[in-house]
Amino acid sequence: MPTFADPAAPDTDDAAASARRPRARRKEARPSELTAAALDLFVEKGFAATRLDDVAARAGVSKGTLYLYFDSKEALFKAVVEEGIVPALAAAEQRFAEYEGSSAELLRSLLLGWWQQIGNTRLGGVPKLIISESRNFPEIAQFYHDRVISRGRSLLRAALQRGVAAGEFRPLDIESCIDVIIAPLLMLTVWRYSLCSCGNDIEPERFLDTQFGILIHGLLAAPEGAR
Amino acid sequence: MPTFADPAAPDTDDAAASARRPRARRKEARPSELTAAALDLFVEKGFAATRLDDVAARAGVSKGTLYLYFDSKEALFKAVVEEGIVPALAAAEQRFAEYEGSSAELLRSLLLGWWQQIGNTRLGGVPKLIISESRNFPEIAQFYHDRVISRGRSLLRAALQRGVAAGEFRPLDIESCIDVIIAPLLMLTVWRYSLCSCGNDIEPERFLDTQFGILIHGLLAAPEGAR
DNA sequence: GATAAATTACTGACCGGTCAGTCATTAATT
DNA sequence: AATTAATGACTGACCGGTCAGTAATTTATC
Repeated sequence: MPTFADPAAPDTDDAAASARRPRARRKEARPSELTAAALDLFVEKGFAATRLDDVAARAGVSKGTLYLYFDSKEALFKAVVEEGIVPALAAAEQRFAEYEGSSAELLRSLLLGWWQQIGNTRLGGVPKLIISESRNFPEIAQFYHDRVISRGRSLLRAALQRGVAAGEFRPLDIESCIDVIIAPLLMLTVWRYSLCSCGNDIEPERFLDTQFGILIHGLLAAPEGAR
Repeated sequence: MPTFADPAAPDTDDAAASARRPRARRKEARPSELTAAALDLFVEKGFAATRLDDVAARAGVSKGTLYLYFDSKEALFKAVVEEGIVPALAAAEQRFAEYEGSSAELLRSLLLGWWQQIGNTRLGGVPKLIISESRNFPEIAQFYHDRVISRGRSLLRAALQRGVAAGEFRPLDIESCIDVIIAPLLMLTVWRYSLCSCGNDIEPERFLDTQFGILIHGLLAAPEGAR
């Protein structure tokens, strides 16, 4: 069962197989093959500039077939998000609910999890995509806001409140704190999927290190010497 | 030559004037009217999604006229940047060359100047536009990189080096420091021109305050006691 | 100062190419 | 044979760019 979070499972058996057996009928596998292909192209070209002919071709299928499984281009995109990002978010909520360590560790775990399951995978291009196209496709923006952004912010909010309640973090303006936390992460993916490819390179690990350092240093309640 | 008999002269609204006098000939004024209209639409819709018919209409002119003054859509965009952003950059370079105060003040002045002349004007949408479309229009990305980004980074680099050389700032990894400085500014404009319009509001002043605070606190050499 | 001729800013219909979405046909499976 | 997954030619809307034509303005002539 191929998922696009796993780069080790290339399309050797789906698209290529279809190339060998032109009209093979594989009802079960098609949707995920199509969303995987769509993710690649959406991230590379953006939503508007991605042609459904190309998505279908990459999935080893014709455009008509694509329309058997998805009602429209927008529906296809929604499926990509639903399949790729929402599960990661659900997993993070699960981790949060069961967590028992310090809030700083929890926060670190959440952000690191985001980096490993979204930021540093093919899904990392999605935030930039949303930012780029939200004006022209308000319905998509709304969908993403409801399904991802608001849930993600709630998670961060809960983590921060947990830390403040325990006296571990100093009293914070939670909302603007959320912004400050996610801004550099977003920026990183935005950078990666835009100017990076034309001379303005950036080193993710170092950038994140710097930002993490500033963040933790700025949040903690008691500035102890051990830092 | 415009005379006092010209009824369009006292009118501030170019497009409206043209609407009253359909085919009036105003060779001098057209280019700037067109770039102004183009900036509005490019920022609102993006480069690809902006129709030249609309740009022309907003400037009170037909599409054919647009092509009398600009060779292509790309040329129009380049003119927008050349006319709107490059002069502000040149002014900043000028201010830098003549500056004599502290480097912290200089830095503050540069960033504030950016906010007032670019970030907080209609031009503020341009960075997001570039980020959004650089992949699909590499020539535009290259142009913007050469004309704006590299010059802007050079300016920041010089300001930081000035501070380090004077012992005012601690020794810094200049390049990554540049990234850390501009990331939140970029993020602010990106935010403003994308998700903001759909429920995720942000307060620029407060956001910038927070970031400025963190930044200055992190740069200074050793204001008091140990570190 | 009036009129005609020349110039050129401006127009908008048109062209070629693109692409989301449709549907009659074809072929794999049961 | 019946069912249905898959196809790809087709449609209609859209848009960057073109160009033959139109009209505002200037220059030449009387």
